[in-house]
Amino acid sequence: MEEWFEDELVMELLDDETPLFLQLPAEDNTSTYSSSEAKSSTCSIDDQSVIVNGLTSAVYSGPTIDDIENALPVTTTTTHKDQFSQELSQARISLLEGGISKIENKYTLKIKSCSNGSMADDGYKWRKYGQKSIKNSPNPRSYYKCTNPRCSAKKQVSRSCEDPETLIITYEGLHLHFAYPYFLLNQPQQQQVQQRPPLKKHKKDLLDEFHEQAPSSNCNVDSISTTELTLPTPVAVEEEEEEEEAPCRPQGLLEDMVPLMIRNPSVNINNNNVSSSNNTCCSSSSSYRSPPTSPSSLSWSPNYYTYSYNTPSCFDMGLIN
DNA sequence: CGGATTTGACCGGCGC
DNA sequence: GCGCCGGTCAAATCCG
Repeated sequence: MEEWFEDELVMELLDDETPLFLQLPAEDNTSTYSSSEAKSSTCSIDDQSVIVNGLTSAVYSGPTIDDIENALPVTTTTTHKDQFSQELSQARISLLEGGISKIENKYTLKIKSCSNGSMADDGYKWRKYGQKSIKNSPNPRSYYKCTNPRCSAKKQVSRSCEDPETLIITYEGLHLHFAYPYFLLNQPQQQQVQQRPPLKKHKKDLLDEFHEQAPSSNCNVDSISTTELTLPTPVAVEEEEEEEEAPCRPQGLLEDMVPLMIRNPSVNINNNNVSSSNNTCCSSSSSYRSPPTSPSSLSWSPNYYTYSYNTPSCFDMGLIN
C-alpha cells in the first residue's frame, strides 16, 4: 500500500507537463492562478484546453480501465503491474536524482514563491484547521484539510527557514473523490446522472441525510473494486469539466453513488435512491467544489509526502499572516 | 448569518 | 517520568 502511494506520486511528479497546481498563468503574469480561477467559469475553451493539456493524467488523455486499476492497489493485472513497477522504479530514481529528497515517507521538493507575493493554490479546495510555530523557524506551519468531508487529504505548508521564499508543502493522502466523476455505471440511467446531475439537494437535506444514514463519516473505500466500474469517454470528461464550472456543482451526489454501487452493483440506481441510499458516506458540503487535477488524486488512506519545488510557482495557502 | 480563519489548549509520540 | 515538539481540536473571531 505504501509503495503504491509512492508510485502515484512519482507518476504525478514525472508528468511531462506541469501539473495544474504548478502551472503558472500562461501569459498573464499579473493574474493569480487562484483556486477560484482554476475552477472559474471565466476560463475560455482555450484556457481549459491549456489546463487540460497540461495535465498528463490518464484521465484527461483518454482513460482506460487499466489506468484506474494501476492507480488502485487492487485488481491490477500482474503483467501490466510488473512493467508498471519497473517504470515507476526508474521514475523514482529519476526524481530523487532530480533533487527531490525523500525522508521516510515524505518526498521533499521546494517551491519558490512568486516575487509579487501573489500565490495560487493547487486547484484543490482546502480548509485551514491549524497553525503552529515551528522550532528554530520564524515562520509558522499551516495545516489544511480537504474541504470534502469524505476526503482525508491534508497538507501542511511552511516556509523554509533557509530561504523564506521557498515553500515546503507536505501532502498527506490524496483525493479519492476526484476520481469519482470518471467512474460511470453501465446503466443508461446512471449515464444520465453523470451527464446531467440532478438538482442540487439543499444543504440541509444533505446534512440531514448524513446524520440519519451515515453510521461513519468516512467511506469504506478499501472495498472499492474497479471491476464494477466503467469509464466515461473523453467527451464525457470534458462535459464533466464544464459541469465543474457551474456554481456548486452537486458532485456529492455522484460521489454518493459510487460506494453504493460498489456494494450493490446490481442495484438500479436512480437519482432518488442515490440521495436516499444507505451508503456510509456523509454528504458533501454544498460549498465543496474542487476540480479534478489528476488521477493520481486517488487515495483513501493517509500517507505523508512532502513536495518542495524549486520551480517558480504561485501558491496561495494563507501562509502570510 | 454562515463559512472561513485564528489561536490557544490539549494530546500523543519520542528522547533524555 | 518529564519535557519538548508536532498535530489536532474547538471556541473565538473575522469577514463577505
